[in-house]
Amino acid sequence: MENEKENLFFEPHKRVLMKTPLKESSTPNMVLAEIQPDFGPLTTPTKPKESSQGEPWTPTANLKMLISAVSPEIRSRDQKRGLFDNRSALPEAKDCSHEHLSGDEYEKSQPSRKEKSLGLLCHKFLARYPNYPNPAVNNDICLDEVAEELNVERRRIYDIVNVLESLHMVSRLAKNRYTWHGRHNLNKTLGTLKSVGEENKYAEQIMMIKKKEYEQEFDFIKSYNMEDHIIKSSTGQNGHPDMCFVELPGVEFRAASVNSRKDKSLRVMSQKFVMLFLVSTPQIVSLEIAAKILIGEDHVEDLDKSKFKTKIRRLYDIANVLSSLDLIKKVHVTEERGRKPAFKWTGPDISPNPSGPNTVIPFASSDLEVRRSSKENCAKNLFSTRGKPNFTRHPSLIKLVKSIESDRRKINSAPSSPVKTNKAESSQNSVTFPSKMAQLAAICKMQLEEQSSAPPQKMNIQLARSGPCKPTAPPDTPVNAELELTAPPLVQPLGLVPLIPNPMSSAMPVILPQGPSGPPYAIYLQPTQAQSMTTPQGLSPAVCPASSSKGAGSKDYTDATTEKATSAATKLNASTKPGNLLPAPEKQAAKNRDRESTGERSSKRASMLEDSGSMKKFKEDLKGLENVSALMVSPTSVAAVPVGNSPALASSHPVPVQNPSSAIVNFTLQHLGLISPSVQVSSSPGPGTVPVSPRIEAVSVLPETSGTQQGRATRYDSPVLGQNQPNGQSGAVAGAQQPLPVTPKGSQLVAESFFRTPGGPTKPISSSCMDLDGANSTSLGTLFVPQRKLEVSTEDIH
DNA sequence: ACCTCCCGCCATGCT
DNA sequence: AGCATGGCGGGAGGT
Repeated sequence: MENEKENLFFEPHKRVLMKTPLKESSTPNMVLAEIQPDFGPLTTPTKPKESSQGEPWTPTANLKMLISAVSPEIRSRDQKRGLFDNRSALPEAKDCSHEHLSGDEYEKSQPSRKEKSLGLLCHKFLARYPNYPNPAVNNDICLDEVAEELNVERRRIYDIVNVLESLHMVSRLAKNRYTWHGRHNLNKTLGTLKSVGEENKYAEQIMMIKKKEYEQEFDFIKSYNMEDHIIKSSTGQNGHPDMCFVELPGVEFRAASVNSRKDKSLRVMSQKFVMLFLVSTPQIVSLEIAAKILIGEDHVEDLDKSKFKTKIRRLYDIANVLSSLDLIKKVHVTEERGRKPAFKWTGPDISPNPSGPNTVIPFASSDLEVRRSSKENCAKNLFSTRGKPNFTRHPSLIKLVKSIESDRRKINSAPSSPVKTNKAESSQNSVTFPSKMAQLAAICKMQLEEQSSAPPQKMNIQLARSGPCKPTAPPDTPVNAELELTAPPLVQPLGLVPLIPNPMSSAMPVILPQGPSGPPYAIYLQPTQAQSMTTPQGLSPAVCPASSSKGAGSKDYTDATTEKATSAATKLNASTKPGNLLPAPEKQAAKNRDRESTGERSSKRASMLEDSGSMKKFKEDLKGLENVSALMVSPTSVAAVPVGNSPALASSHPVPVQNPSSAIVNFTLQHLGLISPSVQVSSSPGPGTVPVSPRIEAVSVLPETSGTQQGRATRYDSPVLGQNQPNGQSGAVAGAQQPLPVTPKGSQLVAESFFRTPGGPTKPISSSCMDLDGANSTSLGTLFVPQRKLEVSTEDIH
C-alpha cells in the first residue's frame, strides 16, 4: 500500500525547483540535471551514480569559472575533465567519463573523496528544500528520487534523512517518502532536546567522563553508576501522535535493547549528540566524550575499541549533517593529551523551553489538532503541545513537560524566547580555507541553485503561512529577518560590551574572590541553578577584535562582534531569567537567521581569502577570545560576568585561561558548566579564515569544514532574505559572489503551492520514553572535575 | 600515523 | 521472498 501511495505523491515543487531551469543562475550541478522521469519504481534504485548524464550546458559557466578560480582543486579537476563539457563541474559528475583523460587523469578527475562527503551531499540535499517550506505545499521527499538526483546511493540519503528526522526537519511519511518540514520546528525540537538533555543530566555525565579521564584511568565507577541511572531509566515512550518521529532524545537507550536497531539508531545518536551541545556550557563537545556518553551510557569503561571507533564514525556522519545545517562546526580541543576533534554548537541558542520564539505556543490543543493535519504542524505540535493529553508519554516525559511548562509560563509574559542568534554565522563569513575550497565551491554552486529556487518559495511560504499555521510569527517572517538585518550593527568592541549586563538583575551576582591574580568576577546565577561558581581570572569578557584582521573582513568582524555581544547579552538575560528580558522573540529569531547581508560578507570573504597571511595572528586572537567567550556563554541559565576586564583577552594570546591559581575556579566553573571542563579555547582559524568574529558567547572557531561554513558565510538569501528563511540553510556561496543573479524561479513555487496532501505523517509511535526520573536537578555537586586545559581550536585547514 | 569518513555488505524488519 | 532500512566497520583519502 504504502508503496503505491508513495508513488502517487508528487512533489511538484521539488521537481520544479530542482529541475527547473533555475540553474541558469548557477550551478552546474548535475543534481539538477537529473531529472527523473518517473517516480517509478518503488524499488530502490540502485546507484544513481551512473545515471548521471551530462547536463546540458549551463549558463552558469561563468559561475563555474568563478568558483574554479576560488577553488584550485576544482579548477584543476575541471580542466582535466574539460570544464565545460556537458557535465557539470560538480563533483557529482562522476560520470564524467574520462573523456579525454588517461587512466590516471581519469582517476584524478573523479570526484575526490571530499566531494563525495556526506556534508556536501547534505548541502545539496538541503539546497533542494526551503528552510521554511510552505506547509501548504507538497513537501514530500522521495528518497529514491533524491538519491538519483544527487547521484548517490540511497544509503547515503538515509544517513542524512535520519539526522534530519532527529531534528524533526523531516518526517517519514511512508516507505521511501518523507515530508520536509524544514526549520519550522527546529527551535522547538532543540528546546525539547535541551530539556531532555538536562533531564538526562548530560552535562553531568560529560563532567564525569572528563573527570574520569583525568583521573587517570582510575575509574570511578560510581560516577558511572549515576549515569546509568539517569540514562537507563528511560524506556519509555512517547509517542506522539504528533511527533513525526518518535524517538525522543535521549531516551531510549535501554529500550533499544529491545529493538536492537533502535537504540543505536542514527536518529537517536543524533539527538543525543545535539543534546550534549545544548546542555554543555561552552557548547563544545568532543567526539570522544560524545562517543562515550552515547555508548556509554552503558559502560564506558568497557567500551571496547571497536565499538568506540564505530561510534566515532557515526558521530562524524552526524556531525557532517549538523554542520551542513549550520548547527555545529568543527573545532579542536587541545588538552594535555593532545588535540581532540570536537564540535562547537553554532546553532541558535535554545532555551530549555521547548519552544523558540514561537514557543509560546499560541495554539491551544484543540487548535493543534486541527492544524495538525499538516505535517508541519505535526512536528510543531510535538513539542509545543507538551501538555497534550494525547500523547502517550512516559512519566518521565511528563515530568519534563511539566517543568517545561512552568518555565514557559514564566517566560510567556516575555516573549523572550531565548532563542538566540546564531553566532556561528559571523564566523562563518570569514573563513575560507584553501584546502577546503573545493567543497566550498561545490557548496557555492549548490547554493546558487538553491537560491535561485528558494526565494520564490519563501515568498509563497509567507503568504501561506500567515494563515493559521503560524500564530507566532516567527522567524520566518520577513519582518523578522529584516530586523535582523537592520539590527544595528554594533560597533562596539566585543569586549566591552554587553557582557556586563545590567540586566541581569534577576540573576544573582556572585563575586568571587579571585585567586591570586585575577580580578574578581561576578557570576550571575540563576537562582535555580544556584551553584557556586567561579571564574578564572584570566577571563575577561573582552575580546579583542583587533587583530583581526586586516581590513578585510573587518567589517564582518565587527558585525559579528556586535552580534555576538548582543546575543550574549541577550543570553545572559535570558539565562538569568527566563522570563524577562528578552525582547521580542522575533528579534532573536531574526538574529538567528542570518544576520548578514550577504553581499557584504561575500566581498569580505573574498578579501579575506587574500589575506590568509594574517590568519595566524588571528588564530591567536581568537584563542583569547574564545576563552573568554566560553565563559561568557551561559546558555542555560548561568551567566558569568567578569567584573573587570581582563587583559588576557585583549591579548592576542590565548591560553590564558589557565591560571594556575585559578584551578579551583576552573573547577567550579566547570561544574557549573560555565566552562567546559576543559576548556581553553584556542581557536586556530584556518588559514583562510580571517576575521573571525569573535562571538562572545561561544568560541569562535573556524569552521573546519570549510565547505559548510563557508557556505554559511555566504549565504545569501539576502535578496529574499527577509522572507522566510531566516536561517537559511547553508547557503554557501563562493566568496566572491554576490547574491546575485539568482534566478528566481519563483513562479514555480506558486505552482507548488497548490495542494499538498498532508497526509498524516503517520509514524508509528515510537515508544521511546525518556526517563527522566533520575534527573532532577543538575547539580554537579560532588563531582570533581580535574581541571585540565583544553584549547579549542578551529580546525586547521591547511 | 592519525584523522576522517566513504562505501557498501549484510542484518533487520516490514510488506 | 523481496525490498526498504540502516548498522557497521574495513579500509582508503587527506593531512
